Amino acid sequence: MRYSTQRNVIKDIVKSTKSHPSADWIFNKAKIVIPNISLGTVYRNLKHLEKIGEINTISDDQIIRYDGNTKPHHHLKCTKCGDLIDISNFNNIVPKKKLGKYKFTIKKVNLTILGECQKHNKTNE
Amino acid sequence: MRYSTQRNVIKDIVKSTKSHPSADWIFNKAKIVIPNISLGTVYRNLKHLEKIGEINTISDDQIIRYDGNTKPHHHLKCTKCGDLIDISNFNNIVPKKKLGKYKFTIKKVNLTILGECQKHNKTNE
DNA sequence: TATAGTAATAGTAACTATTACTATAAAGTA
DNA sequence: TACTTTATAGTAATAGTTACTATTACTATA
Repeated sequence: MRYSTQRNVIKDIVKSTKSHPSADWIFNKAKIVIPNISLGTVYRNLKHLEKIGEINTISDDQIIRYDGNTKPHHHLKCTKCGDLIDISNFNNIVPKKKLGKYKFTIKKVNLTILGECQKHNKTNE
Repeated sequence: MRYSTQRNVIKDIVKSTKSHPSADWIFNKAKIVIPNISLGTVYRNLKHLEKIGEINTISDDQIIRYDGNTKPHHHLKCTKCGDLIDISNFNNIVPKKKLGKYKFTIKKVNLTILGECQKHNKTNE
């Protein structure tokens, strides 16, 4: 893969946020640095970056979100505001013995816990 | 909610398969029974059926898939053929104590284990 | 440091899944 | 049966993503 300024900018943007942004959000951030960058370039490079393991994608929604955190982790997803919150220390949650009968080779575990984040706690009831 | 033949057919289709079909797949099956059924009708009713808890939706892909199995369960997803396989007996996998600091109210747990299903086992190596 | 070869880009068009809109048809009720 | 209202068919619109193509810009080599 050949060097490109665009890819570097895109990578830096994804790596510098915990907001699990969409391609469009990244596109708009990138335009501040490279005003005439193309949306196609953003999509293409996000795909490349994912392929080489620099970033991850999250698809538990209609749109693809990108995650610069490549350490194994899972997510809390607030059903009220849509926020995605990283959670770690949830490794080895899958009881592999129970999976024996499926003869399935595990590559990755995606865990998303849906619910309401603390912003929506009703403390005055 | 008023009765409609279309909704009943759609519900039966989703309930009668374990293939976690897309709206389009359901649409094509429904056309066999009701040739002039509209795709919009399929989407609308799938949404209704989800709202009243008759079916569930799965969004770990770019397209929405529908699941007639309303018992709590999780999925194995084959990255080679795309198959989704139901797994049960994986309740209470989330160590709730560890979640304390997030002050998060859990509503649902989505677990998808990615890997390769038995179809792709290389037995002759 | 020129040059040649090739990968990457910008800009635009195409594609696909889903939703919105509207006139018509069917369900439920008196 | 007539009336009210919800559901439908058919079509148009929307949004996210991918494909296409002429041009640009890396990078290895001479």
